[in-house]
Amino acid sequence: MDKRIQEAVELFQQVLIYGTERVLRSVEDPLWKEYSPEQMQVLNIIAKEGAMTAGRIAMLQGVHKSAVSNRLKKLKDKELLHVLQSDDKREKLLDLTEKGRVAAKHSNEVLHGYIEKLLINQVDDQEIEQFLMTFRKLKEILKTNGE
Amino acid sequence: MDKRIQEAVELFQQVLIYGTERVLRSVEDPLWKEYSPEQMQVLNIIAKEGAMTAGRIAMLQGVHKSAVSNRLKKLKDKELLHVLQSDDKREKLLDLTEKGRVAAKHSNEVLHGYIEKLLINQVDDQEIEQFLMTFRKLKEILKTNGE
DNA sequence: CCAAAATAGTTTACCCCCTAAACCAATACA
DNA sequence: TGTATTGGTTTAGGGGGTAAACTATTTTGG
Repeated sequence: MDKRIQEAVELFQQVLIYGTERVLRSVEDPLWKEYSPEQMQVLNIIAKEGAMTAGRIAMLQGVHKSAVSNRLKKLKDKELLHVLQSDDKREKLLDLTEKGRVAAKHSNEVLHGYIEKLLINQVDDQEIEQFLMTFRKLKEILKTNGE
Repeated sequence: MDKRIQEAVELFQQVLIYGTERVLRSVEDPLWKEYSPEQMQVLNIIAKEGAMTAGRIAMLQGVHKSAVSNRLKKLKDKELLHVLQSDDKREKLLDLTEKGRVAAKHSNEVLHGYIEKLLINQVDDQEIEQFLMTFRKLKEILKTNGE
């Protein structure tokens, strides 16, 4: 038991903490070079949930509001987002432009394709089941922690 | 099958790409604040494999040599590393100072403890086995990819 | 044997990410 | 209505990264 926890901790560290970015950096696609992963995440979040405030985006991304403010400025400059005024004049609702919608869709396809290739070539039918269970669990753990 | 791959891809994306950094950012420890994860990784690598060149570190971290050069400068400033001359006078061997050795050990304990708590509280005995298998596999996938 | 090519590192310019703190504007509320 | 709170922006400062230019030192090959 102890030994397994030990191995789990090491794997967690190697794979999650240091392994992921490597992969991210090796995705090659013009769009993926042009917009950062965090920027794409904003587009994807809005694509799924619809227009929302900067504050909510910050909460969902788990970062300081100033980080998001900065990010949103870039996305607006790139014309991927536009602002809708809400009743409360302090807050601004961010929504995708058509260009933003297209970018989100495309980037998703690229990333999906990339990961899919990674998995499908090297993971057999049995393993995929384990993979799913582990990751569902992980998602929970990370979520309850992050909140 | 298709549907499972689909879910796997999505989980991979959410957990690996966006979930990890959140966790990293929520580790709280003076040392962990003082030195970045990448800096700690350098210390850990050298702690494990012994003195090595900047080029090899860059290779192991999977980044451009200029990124490493910069990082090493910071670590030398903080007196965690020192330089040994090698026969080939172009290259420099980086080795841990005593302070570096202590920092590596401590940071590892902190991170270990953190991850362990994360896992041990929420993962039962059965799940840990799946976790291990999945992660061993993932490590392979990421490695073959990154090389 | 020596000049040209390759290799190891550093620097510089430029980008993105993040936090904290100061600062506006608008809304809440006592 | 005057003060507190809330949503966002800005600024300062510190990480991360790449690419390209530049040194210094080895290798190579004619």
